[in-house]
Amino acid sequence: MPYTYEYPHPAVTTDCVIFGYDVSEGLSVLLVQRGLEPYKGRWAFPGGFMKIDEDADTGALRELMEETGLQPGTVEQFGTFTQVDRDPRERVITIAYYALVRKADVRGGDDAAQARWFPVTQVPPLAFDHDRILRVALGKLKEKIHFEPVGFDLLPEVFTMPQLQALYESILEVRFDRRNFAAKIGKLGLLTEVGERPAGTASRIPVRYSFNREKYLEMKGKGFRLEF
Amino acid sequence: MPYTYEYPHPAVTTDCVIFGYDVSEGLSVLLVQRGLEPYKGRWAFPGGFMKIDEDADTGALRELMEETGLQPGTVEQFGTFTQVDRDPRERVITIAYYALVRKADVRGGDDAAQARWFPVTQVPPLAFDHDRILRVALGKLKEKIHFEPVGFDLLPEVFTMPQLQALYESILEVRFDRRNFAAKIGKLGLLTEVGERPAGTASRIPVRYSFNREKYLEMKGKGFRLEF
DNA sequence: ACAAAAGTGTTAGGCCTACACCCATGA
DNA sequence: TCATGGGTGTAGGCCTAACACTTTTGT
Repeated sequence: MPYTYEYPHPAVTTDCVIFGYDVSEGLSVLLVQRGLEPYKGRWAFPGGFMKIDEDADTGALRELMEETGLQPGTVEQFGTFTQVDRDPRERVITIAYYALVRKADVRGGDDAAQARWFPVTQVPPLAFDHDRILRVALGKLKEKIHFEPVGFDLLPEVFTMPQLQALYESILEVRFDRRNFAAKIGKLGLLTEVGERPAGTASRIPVRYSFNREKYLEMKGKGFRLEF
Repeated sequence: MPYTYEYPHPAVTTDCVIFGYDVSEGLSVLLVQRGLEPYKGRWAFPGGFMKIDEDADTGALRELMEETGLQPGTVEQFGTFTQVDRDPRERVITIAYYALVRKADVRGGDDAAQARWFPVTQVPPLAFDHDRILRVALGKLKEKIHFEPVGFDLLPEVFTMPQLQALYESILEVRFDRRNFAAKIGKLGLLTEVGERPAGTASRIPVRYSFNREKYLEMKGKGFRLEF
């Protein structure tokens, strides 16, 4: 059943850049391999057409759920890409989202399409303008981490200081001094020690922390900036 | 001549939140009064339908040029609004931009529609979801001013320290100490003194500055953050 | 003459950075 | 036993924030 309009309308899709993290691979993105032309066989971000009776945010969340089986800690619209020739079939614009998920919690998608994690440093050439979208997403993530504790959405519930530091270093592409990093993070008061450490002397076993979300929301409510 | 598609497509518009500033009114936005239903008579942001053979950025720039007769210092896409019922006629999504212009340089638009500046504190109820769009735009501007010297796009070529301070206070809704503000800004090395001050002693006539764009680009290239 | 606006310098506290050693574990 | 990883404290410099008085101009 055809739909007709007085003026030409573009098609609208949503695409999700799903970030995950683990110690061995660093920051990674979840890609799916295209089964159809155009760009058949190439990797791309999961996404789909915006439904006419659903807003884009809802659509993106639905896609994420289908693809990962979980509700991500963070989903954010970060840009809309509208180059005229970005899709060879017809005029298609895409509203892009990025999401932060715990890689370990991700269940293979219900989707038939195969999905795989790629470290952001080893992403193959992508379909459409997705290379560009990825670059923008990485930039936004970098900006965001300066002000919001995004790391905690990527790490397991309980983590160690060195893990947290490695994550920050991986996203920001810098290196920190251990003591300074711990002091700076500690001063924020957003971490809770988990379990008791071996009582004795200094141990090689790292202290385990969890993120104190209530404290964070309370501080945020009072208007504070993380300033990392 | 009708256009037909196999699936329903939304209409896509671009809207521009045009910010200007002057000492008497503070931060202001340029609004146009709608001449047609829906929301006839209400004020709204200038905007229009995205052309099928033009990307949204180009379209937004064109609109800006038509409306203000000048190329703004800053134009940035800041969000896409997709609520299903935001336009009563049909499904319309809008890609929103904000622009920073020198209010004094703006020529009345070629457009028949009348346009007027409103201080952001005295904006009337707007058409569609434009109230919401304005709130988001103000938030983005506030974020941005922490890292980029947006003030210089809003002020005249030559300005005084108190003017610059008033602008920052107006956008951030805070107050600064004169001496600290001047010291902080001065230390960045982005300002050039213009003209000689009356040679004698301390004068009440403010020193005039201009923005050193080359210096800024050079520093930015070396990867630095403004951190205001 | 009075009020409003603008120029000017110093000090104390906090934050950031740089830096070295010891212990425990696993190879 | 050696290499690796992790824990711990301090000192110096820079930035920030707080603070008062004088001059000029306009009313």
